[in-house]
Amino acid sequence: MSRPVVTRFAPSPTGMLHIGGVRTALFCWLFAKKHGGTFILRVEDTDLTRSTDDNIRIIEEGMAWCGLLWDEGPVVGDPAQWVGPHGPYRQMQRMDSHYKPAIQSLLDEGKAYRCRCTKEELDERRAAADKAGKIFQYDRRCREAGHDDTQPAAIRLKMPVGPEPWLEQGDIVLRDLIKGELRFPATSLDDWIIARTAAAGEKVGTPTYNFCVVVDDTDMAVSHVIRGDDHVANTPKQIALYHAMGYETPAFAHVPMILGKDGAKLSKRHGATSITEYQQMGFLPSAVRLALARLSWTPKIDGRAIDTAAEELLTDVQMIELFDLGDIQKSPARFDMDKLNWMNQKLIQRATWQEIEPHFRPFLPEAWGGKSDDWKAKAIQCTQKGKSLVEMAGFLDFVWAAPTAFDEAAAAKFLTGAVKPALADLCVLTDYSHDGLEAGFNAILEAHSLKLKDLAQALRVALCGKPVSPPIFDTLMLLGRDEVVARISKWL
RNA sequence: GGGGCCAUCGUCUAGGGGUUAGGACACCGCCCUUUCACGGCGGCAGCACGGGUUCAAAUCCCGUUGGCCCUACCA
Repeated sequence: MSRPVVTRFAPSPTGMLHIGGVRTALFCWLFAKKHGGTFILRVEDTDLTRSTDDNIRIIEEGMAWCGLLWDEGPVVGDPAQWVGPHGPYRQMQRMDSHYKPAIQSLLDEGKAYRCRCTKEELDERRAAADKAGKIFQYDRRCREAGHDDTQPAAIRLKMPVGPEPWLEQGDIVLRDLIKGELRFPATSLDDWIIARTAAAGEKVGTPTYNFCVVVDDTDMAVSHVIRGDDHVANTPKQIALYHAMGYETPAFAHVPMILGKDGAKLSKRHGATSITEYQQMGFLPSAVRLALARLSWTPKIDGRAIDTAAEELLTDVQMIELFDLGDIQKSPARFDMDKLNWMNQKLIQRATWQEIEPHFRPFLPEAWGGKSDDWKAKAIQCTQKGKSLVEMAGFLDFVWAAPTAFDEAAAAKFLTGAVKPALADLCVLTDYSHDGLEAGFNAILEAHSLKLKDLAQALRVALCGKPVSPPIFDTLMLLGRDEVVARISKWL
């Protein structure tokens, strides 16, 4: 129990980075940070047919974008390199160095055996059992057969068939940090395959997922296995393997799944599922972290659950401080886009323009780069009412090009003969500071007996083509005098 | 089919024998306002069902129903 805290996120690079995975990674990260521990990224790429380097890169970049930086793991974009003392961190690179020796010693110690039953035979027996309404379990017929390595064989682990000191009343007990105590009768598990049938010429085939996980988690000194709920059923198998190999078992915490709006497992048909899509939709990484963390997790402040809107908006520092696996829900949660939007908006409001700028930039035209800091600060300030970076960028569309189309109804309503003389007067103004504009406006309004509202709306239509824009003085400042005069002139 | 997990407003949740069942998002209304927004105030809305136990059940027990996960020589 005094082991240093080490957590790991171990995705398979078989597609995009799913936000469910990101949330699991986030919990691992929060837990590690909270306890001053280590967070590892390990790539489980043993599924040769689906794993690709591109997918590995997508995972690495998604994690990095989300701010979930790993202390140990691969170096982004360079398969040959890694950071940390337990590498490599891609499973395919650990085959000969780690898995095969481990399997061999299990074989040597008589804790695993060669099974010559073929997949086809097994499928047949399974189908027959199904048909007869029976539960299929491998009958261990090769267990004592003493097959040598002269013929192709898969390798199975000998699961306990009698009493073992680590069983509790015949059960494999999993004391899950989230789910509580879970019991699995040892007899309900059969001798599972730890290595596939070897190709011709090989003595040991490729190891299976459940085997690699245990070897790697032990080798990498993982103290807390925090992973998705879908792995609960694998855990008793893995616990048996820990004991067979003489390893200390880590602590386990299985986090609930994320479901879609309709309660089905979150999938593409519910909308965006990959982290990259959330990036493209204009969410701040901090908002994604918050929304994901708050799904299934209710932070407690001094033992009291957070209780106000203000308390909902936790910073990373607060999340790390407050994080406790015991405060995670057991039941699955439905993903709520509305809440993400709200959090995004609030975090955008709270951020300084410098904090927003690097995330905002990708949504803006190149001309943005040529603007001064003062101008950028003003522009961002004018858009901080937006719900997303995309929406914010939309608020600035009027800056980059003069309108090509005008809202005719609005033009008819606001660009009246009565205001046009005032517009002409406006072209004379040269002081584009806030105070200068205010003074200039007041004089013009008085001279023409107009209300600010009348002039502001007319100006919006003339300048932006529609009656919607940032506060009118800000709109003028962002455009600059030359552009304002040019755009007004068309209406005089 | 078998095994496991779960069940409080539409959603995320607090509460875990006696509460007017609390909060947040969404939604609705009002106010503010130079547009759109922001903001402020208020409102609507919930213990899946059926049996127990108890003076008392959202809370404990059993059952039902429903949902999710697992049930591969995938991960």
